[in-house]
Amino acid sequence: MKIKTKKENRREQIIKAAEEVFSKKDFLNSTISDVAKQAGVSDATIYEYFTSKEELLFSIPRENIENSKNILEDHLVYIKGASNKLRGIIYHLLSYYQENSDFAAISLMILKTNRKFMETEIYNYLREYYQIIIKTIEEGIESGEFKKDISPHFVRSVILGTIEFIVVRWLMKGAPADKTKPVESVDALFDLIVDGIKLENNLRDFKCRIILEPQDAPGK
Amino acid sequence: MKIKTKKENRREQIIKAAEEVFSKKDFLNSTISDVAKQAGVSDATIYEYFTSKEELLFSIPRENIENSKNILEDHLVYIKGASNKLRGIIYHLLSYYQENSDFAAISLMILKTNRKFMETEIYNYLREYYQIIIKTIEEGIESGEFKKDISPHFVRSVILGTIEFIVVRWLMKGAPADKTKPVESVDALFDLIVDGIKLENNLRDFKCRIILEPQDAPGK
Amino acid sequence: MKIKTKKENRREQIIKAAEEVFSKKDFLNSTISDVAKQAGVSDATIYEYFTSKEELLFSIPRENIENSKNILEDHLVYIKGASNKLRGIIYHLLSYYQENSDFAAISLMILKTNRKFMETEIYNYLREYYQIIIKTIEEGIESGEFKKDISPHFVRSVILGTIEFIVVRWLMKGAPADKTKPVESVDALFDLIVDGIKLENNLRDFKCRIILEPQDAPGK
Amino acid sequence: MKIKTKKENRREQIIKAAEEVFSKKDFLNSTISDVAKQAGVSDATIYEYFTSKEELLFSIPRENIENSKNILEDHLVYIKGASNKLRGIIYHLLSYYQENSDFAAISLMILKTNRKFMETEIYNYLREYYQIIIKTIEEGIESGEFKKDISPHFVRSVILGTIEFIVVRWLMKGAPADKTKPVESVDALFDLIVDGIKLENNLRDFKCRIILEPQDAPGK
DNA sequence: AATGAATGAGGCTTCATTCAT
DNA sequence: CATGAATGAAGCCTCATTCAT
Repeated sequence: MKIKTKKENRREQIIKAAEEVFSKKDFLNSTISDVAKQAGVSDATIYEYFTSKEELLFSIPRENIENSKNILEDHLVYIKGASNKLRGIIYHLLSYYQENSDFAAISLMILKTNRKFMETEIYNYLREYYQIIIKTIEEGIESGEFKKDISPHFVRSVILGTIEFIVVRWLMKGAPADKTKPVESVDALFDLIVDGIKLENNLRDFKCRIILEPQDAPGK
Repeated sequence: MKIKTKKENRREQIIKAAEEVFSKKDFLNSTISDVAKQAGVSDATIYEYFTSKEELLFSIPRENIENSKNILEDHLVYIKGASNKLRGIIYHLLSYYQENSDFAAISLMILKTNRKFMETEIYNYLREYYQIIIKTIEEGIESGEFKKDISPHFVRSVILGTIEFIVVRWLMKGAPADKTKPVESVDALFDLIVDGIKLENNLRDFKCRIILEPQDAPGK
Repeated sequence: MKIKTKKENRREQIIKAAEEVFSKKDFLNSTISDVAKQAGVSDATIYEYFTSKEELLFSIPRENIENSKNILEDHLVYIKGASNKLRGIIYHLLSYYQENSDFAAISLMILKTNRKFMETEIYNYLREYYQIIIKTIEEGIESGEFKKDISPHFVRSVILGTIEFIVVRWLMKGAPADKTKPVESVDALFDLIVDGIKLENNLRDFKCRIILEPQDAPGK
Repeated sequence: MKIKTKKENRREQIIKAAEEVFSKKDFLNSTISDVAKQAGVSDATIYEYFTSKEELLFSIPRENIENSKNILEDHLVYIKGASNKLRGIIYHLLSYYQENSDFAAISLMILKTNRKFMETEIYNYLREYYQIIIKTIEEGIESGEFKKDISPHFVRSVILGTIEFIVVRWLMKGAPADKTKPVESVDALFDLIVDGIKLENNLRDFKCRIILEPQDAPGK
């Protein structure tokens, strides 16, 4: 592991503080002063490391995304089959947000709707990250696990949309103290994505009618 | 139809202006002056109709929700079967956001993460509105259209999560000018929810094993 | 008694309302709206009767002063002797403030320190009113009841100063609900003004020394 | 003497400016901008030292009260006898207001009728200060200088009421330019308090009649 | 005579940012 | 490196006052 310089440490200390502060209030309701206080430095010091409040905000996700990506890739090599991998991905995303609720709040409640952030290099990095979902679904299509006519891109939207919806709800009411954790939804989501909600339709559609005809008496 | 007083008209005019302004910038980056200018009144006039900037914000969704609810209910009476209704609901939600993109932006990018709004009466009204999804799914379970072991509440999260995800993406890049409209996702979402992504799952899962046992000779 | 026109009644109704409102908050913290609400008229109506908020304020004392003056004069004719009259005056001033605490608040806490009010005709009328104290003291000096070397003007300051101090204290803490009423101070004030606080001063100051010299015998 | 930090100096500079500004207009008619201009700093700077306009107002009296108290105590140790001390107190109060007319204006015309100020710690300190009057009168009663049946608390009201009345009058007309200074009233007030206004009554009540009879001529 | 409706003017307060030390 | 100190710019909100009806 790379040894960090003092400067880098101070930088991360400020980012950490910003993460905590921005996640509690909004971004616009948080002040540089709040962050400085939380970091134990002066307001001015923050400007030694970041040119503006916004740059500080945009600096928060990078490390988290890298971290999340590393963990996920670590796990996926252990898993075989697109379907199994997909469950692993869903589990990881829910779990990472759950365990890093400050990052989740900033990511889902601040950055997600920030147009400037979308033009950032970090945002591209995030998109790249989510390619892993698309890749997995494509893999499943090729292997015959998944239907041919589904759009991997769209399925990714369903997965991310649902996960984000669940996590935001959780954050909005007393997370992380809340008892019902996001991770608990992993199988509900996975099953629905894979199987849908329709009742075993074949059984209904293809009623089995077996007609037994009396056999002629053999000795006829 | 009820005739609106001058005062009500002016009120709606301001709400409309606020809707346009807040949806372009954030709430916090929008100013009362911006809204006043857009509405063609003075700053002070806004305070004749709303006690604070926040109250103005919270006043935006009411009419939209009522409107959306009315339209949806109108349509649903024409549709039979939980599955068909579900598609109608998905279609309507995507379509209403698409046709009212300012409201969509405010609803999904501002109010959704506003804790104070969640304590509002209007928010309760919204939750009530979404009960219709849950009711429909329950109906489908009872009628045998949907599986017994799914959670209607969770399915609602998938539907709303996906829809909101799609709409936010659309809003974030030049909507409503964007060529790919949210509504186009209606069948992808409906099919996925209903059928899942797994290939012909029933045919694989329920292998048919027919055992014919020799009948005892009748004349035994 | 003069019959009041509708207009005059409305005017007085507004003044009464203003008295109540201004006495509760300050003048500057009270709004025309508050007064209008209290009076049961619209804001605009107030401007039909008064050209400005300040004119409304300055209109409050007139009637009170006239009223107070009339009552006092009524009583004084029944009293003989400067000293007795003085006690009557003190009693009346304390009592009038006590019974008209809204007027007291406006008079002592708003108008007293308002430079513009001092240039008002009404203020002159008030000064004139207080001449009665000075007159009474002069009368006492002439009659030999009071010392020759006291300044009537100054004694008036002591009387008014003390009364106003007591009334303001009373107003500042929950008057008129407060149990200790201003009027209860009447004799303490009167006695102090008349007698001072020094113990039996004359008996100590004027020691009597009588020297008798023996007379020469006449028949010497 | 304690060396003041830069910050303390700046604080005092602002308080001084506020004292000058608030004493000229009212509190509510004075603006933070006025104070800032007078202090030679920006509006925002004031908020680095005081959390609100009101806190700034309430910060004005503290130093003055401390100062006034110190001076008075300094002098009182040189004076013997309750009566003499009382005169010293009256002299000092008149004199301190006279020499610090801005403070006098704020104290007597703004704070005196401010209910919130009455709940302040500083206000309690002020009440404590005025205990010295009560103590002195009690001392006089015990020593036999003053009557037994007077209320020290009430006498304090007469003294403060008169002083405040006189000072306010002085402030209301062109103080401190005015030629008649508050201090000039010291003996009038002292004498009245001590002796009252009644003509030396003993001399009237006990008329001395000395009759000299002509002596018979010795050589008759 | 009364008022509903509108607003210009202005004040308090906040905060990101700068810079000399 | 770090920061204490200062501020320009800006926003929300209030309210006395006006005027057409």
